[in-house]
Amino acid sequence: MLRMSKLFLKTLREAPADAEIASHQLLVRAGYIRRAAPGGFSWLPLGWEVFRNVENIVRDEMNKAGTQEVHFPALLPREPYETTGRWTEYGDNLFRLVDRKGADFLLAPTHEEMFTLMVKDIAGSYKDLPVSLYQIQTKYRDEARPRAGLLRTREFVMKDSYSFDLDDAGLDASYAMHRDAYITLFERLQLPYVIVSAMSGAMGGSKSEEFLAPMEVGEDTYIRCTSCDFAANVEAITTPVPDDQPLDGLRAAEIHDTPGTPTIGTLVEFINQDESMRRADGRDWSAADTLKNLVVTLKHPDGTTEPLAIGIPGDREVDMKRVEAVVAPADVEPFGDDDFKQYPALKKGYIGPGALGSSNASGIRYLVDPRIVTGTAWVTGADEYNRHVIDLTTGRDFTPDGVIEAAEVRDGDLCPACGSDVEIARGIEIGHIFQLGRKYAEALDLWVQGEDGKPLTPTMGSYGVGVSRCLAAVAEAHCDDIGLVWPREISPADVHLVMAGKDGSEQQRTAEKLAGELEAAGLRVLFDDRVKGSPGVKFKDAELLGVPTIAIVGRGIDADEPTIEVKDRKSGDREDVALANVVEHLVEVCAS
RNA sequence: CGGGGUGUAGCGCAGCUUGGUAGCGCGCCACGUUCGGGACGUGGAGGCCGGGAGUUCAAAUCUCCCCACCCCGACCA
Repeated sequence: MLRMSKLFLKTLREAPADAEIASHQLLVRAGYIRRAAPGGFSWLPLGWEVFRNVENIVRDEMNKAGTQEVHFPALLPREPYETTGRWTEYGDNLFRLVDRKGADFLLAPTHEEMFTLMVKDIAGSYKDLPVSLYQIQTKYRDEARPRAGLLRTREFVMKDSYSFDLDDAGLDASYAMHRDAYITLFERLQLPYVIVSAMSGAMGGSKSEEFLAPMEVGEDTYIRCTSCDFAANVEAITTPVPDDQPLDGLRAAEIHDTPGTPTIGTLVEFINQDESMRRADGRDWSAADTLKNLVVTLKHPDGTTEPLAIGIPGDREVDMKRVEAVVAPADVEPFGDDDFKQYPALKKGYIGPGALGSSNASGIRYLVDPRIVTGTAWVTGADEYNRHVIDLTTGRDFTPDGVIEAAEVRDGDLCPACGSDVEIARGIEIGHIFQLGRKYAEALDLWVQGEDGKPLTPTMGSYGVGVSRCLAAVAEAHCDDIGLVWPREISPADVHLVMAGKDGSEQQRTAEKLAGELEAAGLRVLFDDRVKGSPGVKFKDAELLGVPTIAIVGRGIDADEPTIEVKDRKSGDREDVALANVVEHLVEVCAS
């Protein structure tokens, strides 16, 4: 039993000024957490209780799924991460430190290497696989910008698991097992979620999905369909391809002088003012009729670079995230002035398909948006300064080298699954499942002996759930203007029992007795036994703390047939229950 | 890392323009009165005014530098 008179707790009437989002404000106001460091929080008794409840649900579901719990140090030597290249790859996000002998260490951001090495150490035969292992552990990432309370911190608790299988079918099964476990887990945490595809096809066969809790305060944007249940990351969504248009009867392309039109906006305005440049159908030109061409430099992991030209409708921006997802593992860098000097065919600001493509002047690979299909006519750069070409038609006047998903996705774009409108939404990433393949096993030389005596390299999956982040997401999803509203299984108690009476009163005697009876009946009781302070203070605190059921021992006690007020925190519904029945009643309420 | 904002008591804030002994509300301590929706009275405790340098007889206030935090963006297996 937690007694408020002794509990190490102070609630705040006002939220700290640096807390912006509801979960952060309420968790601090209710005395669950305190900020202790940039991107780091301390847990107070009630907060730690809630944390452990979340952790235990995660643990329970992982155990049920058949994965086994292990535990690693967070403080690790450089070597394994050097072997896989992540000591450098992780960049500034890795916390690095040096021991007294000058050896490099890191605070682990994730543990693929260590799990791989553990399996390498223990498993020698194909008979030892498949196996899935997990840990619940503090992770460290030197985030550029911690924010939003517990949602993005530099030290956080993550459940990370890893599967080791002999073949792709086994990996698929392990992946599906984790996916199912996560679905059960998030339902049990009462966290709303959507599952979004997280990768485009460029990474080969590897598959990855994110579990997002759809909330405005989330920092991941994703695309969801307004009519079917399609959801995907912006990187993973594909643009429905329109049908090719017939080329017969289309006007010939024509080059025009277009002085003073450095932007799409000024260009459209200019050509609409000149009758000789009318569209074939008589309508005004719009930005969507223009073809904007952009050149970037791809930097491959082996250090080589390569230019890439991207053509998209002029009413859209290029989304660098999408480009990077497509060209990964290459990095994308802007095309600089020096680069332009190397390609005199490119006239900055007036680049058109005429200069692009492997068969044209520059020889630069030219990929276009999927909407740019055969038979579509465009206004685009004429590859001469201050000139544009009108009615340049795809498949007749130019042929791109291929398509690329590079254009920004917008509200109202078409759903690849059903063709309805999609919308952009935000969510909190609460889980991520990932088919890694053999990258780590190969890098760290993990193999087991097969049935035929030959070595087999296991294929891996990695699966993460942000435990502390989930807690914040639950708080965010389950609160109102006056406080938190915990799902029962996460709540620090089943019943918040309020003694609304003076020291030495009948209320006090009854509440003391009732608290003991409730606990004996198996309920977790948070007992506000404070003798000072008005009832109003206790009611406000009970609402702020968010225990799902509040029972008040107050003036109902003075009646001939004494009653206890039982209140549902979420709905606000209250009822008077006869004292004689209240234990039974509360047991029932808490079981439902 | 770029843009914007804020640093004054545990929390929320005023004071800064125009330099002159640091204030308010909540919370905290003591006593008394209250006791079903954040009670009231009286008396208290608590601050290197983010840090450093400068200007000045005098700096929370003016100047410069630094730091921290928050928001937007970039970044985020």
